[in-house]
Amino acid sequence: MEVVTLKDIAKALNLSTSTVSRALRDSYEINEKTKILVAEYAKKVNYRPNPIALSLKDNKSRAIGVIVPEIANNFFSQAINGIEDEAYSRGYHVVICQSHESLEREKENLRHLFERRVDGILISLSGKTMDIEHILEYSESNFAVVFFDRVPDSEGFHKVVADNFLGAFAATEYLIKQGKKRIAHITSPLTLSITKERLEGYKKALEKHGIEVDNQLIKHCGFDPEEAKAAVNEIMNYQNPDAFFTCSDRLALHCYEAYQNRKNELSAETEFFGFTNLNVSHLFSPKLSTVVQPAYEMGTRAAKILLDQLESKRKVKDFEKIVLETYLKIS
Amino acid sequence: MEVVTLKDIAKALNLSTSTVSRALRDSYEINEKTKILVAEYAKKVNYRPNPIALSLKDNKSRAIGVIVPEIANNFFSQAINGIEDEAYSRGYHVVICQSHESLEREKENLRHLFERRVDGILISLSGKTMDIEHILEYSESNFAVVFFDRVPDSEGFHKVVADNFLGAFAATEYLIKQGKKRIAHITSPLTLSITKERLEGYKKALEKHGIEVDNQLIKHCGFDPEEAKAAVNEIMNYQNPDAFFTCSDRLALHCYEAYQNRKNELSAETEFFGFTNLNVSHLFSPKLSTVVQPAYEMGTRAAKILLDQLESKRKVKDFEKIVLETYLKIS
DNA sequence: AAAAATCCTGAAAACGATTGCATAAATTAA
DNA sequence: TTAATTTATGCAATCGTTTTCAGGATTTTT
Repeated sequence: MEVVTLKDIAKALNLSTSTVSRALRDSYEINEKTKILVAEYAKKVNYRPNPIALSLKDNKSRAIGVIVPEIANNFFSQAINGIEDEAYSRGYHVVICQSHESLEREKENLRHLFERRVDGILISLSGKTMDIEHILEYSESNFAVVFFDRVPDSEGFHKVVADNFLGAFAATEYLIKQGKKRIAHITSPLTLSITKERLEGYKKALEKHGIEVDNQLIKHCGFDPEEAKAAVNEIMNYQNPDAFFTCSDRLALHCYEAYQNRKNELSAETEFFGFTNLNVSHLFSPKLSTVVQPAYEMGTRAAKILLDQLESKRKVKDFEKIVLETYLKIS
Repeated sequence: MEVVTLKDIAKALNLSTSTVSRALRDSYEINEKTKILVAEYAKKVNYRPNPIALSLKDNKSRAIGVIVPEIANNFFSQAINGIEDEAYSRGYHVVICQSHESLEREKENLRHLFERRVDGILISLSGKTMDIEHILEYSESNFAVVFFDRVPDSEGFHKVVADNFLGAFAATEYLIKQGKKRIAHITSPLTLSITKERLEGYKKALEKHGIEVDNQLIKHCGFDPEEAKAAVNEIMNYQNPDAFFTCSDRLALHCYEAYQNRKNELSAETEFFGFTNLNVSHLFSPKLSTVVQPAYEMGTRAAKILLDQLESKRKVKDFEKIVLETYLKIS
């Protein structure tokens, strides 16, 4: 498979590169016969415009960046599937970076993507990201940014999120309807938008059913397995709950593990509910029910907004916030 | 963050772009004072060479492509982590594509990456890929290819694989030492290199311990959950085995699910062994032990070979085949 | 003091594509 | 027949870099 350029075609057909270029893009200035001649030859030699030359010409890379905490996590890998499907179908490349829940890495990712001249990025913030100064810095220079899942409070950005409030509310209410009264809630750091919304959903459900919120049953922790374990232990030392509702993919699994290890100290009826997209949760025992986010759709929607913005002439002024429904996967 | 070009610097300092370019790359031809002047100014305005211009210039994109069956699979997402770490640290971008176990998609991925002018690719073949005609087509035009995990039989390529034979041998032997005598083996289609090697390991272990190979206990199937279920059912209808040894990440999980559903029909001692990198296998019940591949290392090694080849002057003539050790994760 | 060597810098071409402008050739109008 | 118009094509600049070549200025050698 040899790489053919416009110049090669021009030389072969004894035309100028400009004529060939125009013929291929069906310009009105070119004779019909010439067009056919060129088109046939181009097809024969399998000509493809060099995307790098085009990028240089119009100062667009036709590539977008994605920054996620980690891809070895079903929620994010499903979201990436969505992003890639949308992007590839529209002729864009996708460059994936992982922040590994570190602000430093997130900054490096941003710099890297910016220097590589991606046209825009999709980002789900790291667990350590408190503000978005480092992103604002870039978003000025017509570098489009769309947030998904873990979004900042700030106005002035496109965002695609799950209905974290309702998801947490539904899960909590489900547990209550199962007769649970002491529902522990272990969740991610309060810096994350998702944390607050889910906590609200949890509290609202308790409130609706006349159960008092017990702050001792609520723990925040990071993504270190030890922290999760400690949180479960603390809660169990305080009082054995009859249900756990834990959030955030990775964290929920760490908690589940600690819970599984101490399951024998709990009543057989104790239930465990997560907020994850783990695609094998139904194979777990003791059972693990989860709130599932429409990860794939979140990916396509976020990518669509970004690409629409990149391809629109005028600057976007009103920012969309799309909220997608979650559903419960009861095991 | 404004984008600055060489020309901007040249204009600001009243020099020519060539002088600026040379100064920045510390050419011996440039006066020390000029160099310092340029370097300081470049730093001040945060100059970064435009990678797209460089790509055009030296006909390299400094991007590599990766084609895997799917990323929502721990083995591949870990391998990708390795690939990205190696590639980013050497200034390369990584473009990930998924074949979704389809030959058609694999071809599309190839075409896409080739047209996008990646400098080379890392590929793990789809479950439907019987030959590599479609890859040969490209590999001629100095488009480097390195295979990993699922590699073709053909000579003349760099390959990085796990020691599938030994991994399967060790798992089977472990089961035998646990007293199992009727070990079922459900595995991927024989078109895949990994299938053959693992099957050999399984047979060799039986042989070593004087257990006759029963072909009725061996089933090949694709990646559709129903096929896996059917395979488990067929085997159980034939004769209840006292152990299952199933291969290939996704497939092994499908089998496990079928097995879990019919567990009550089996003796309590029945064991299940998979060949997967699932990072939550220890949370499963009934227990799921697995042969684990060094996925991350496989990624870094494969990427290293590819990048070394891309950066070496002369054409590589002897091709490496790297075989990495697996280990057992007993639950 | 003239010739040779050294040092520093800039102009221009190249990579592959697009596009404004110029122009030759063919056609039509006067 | 000449002028005006249309048609079809090519030239050259552009995007941001690197690099070859050329040459002016300064220093060293004879």
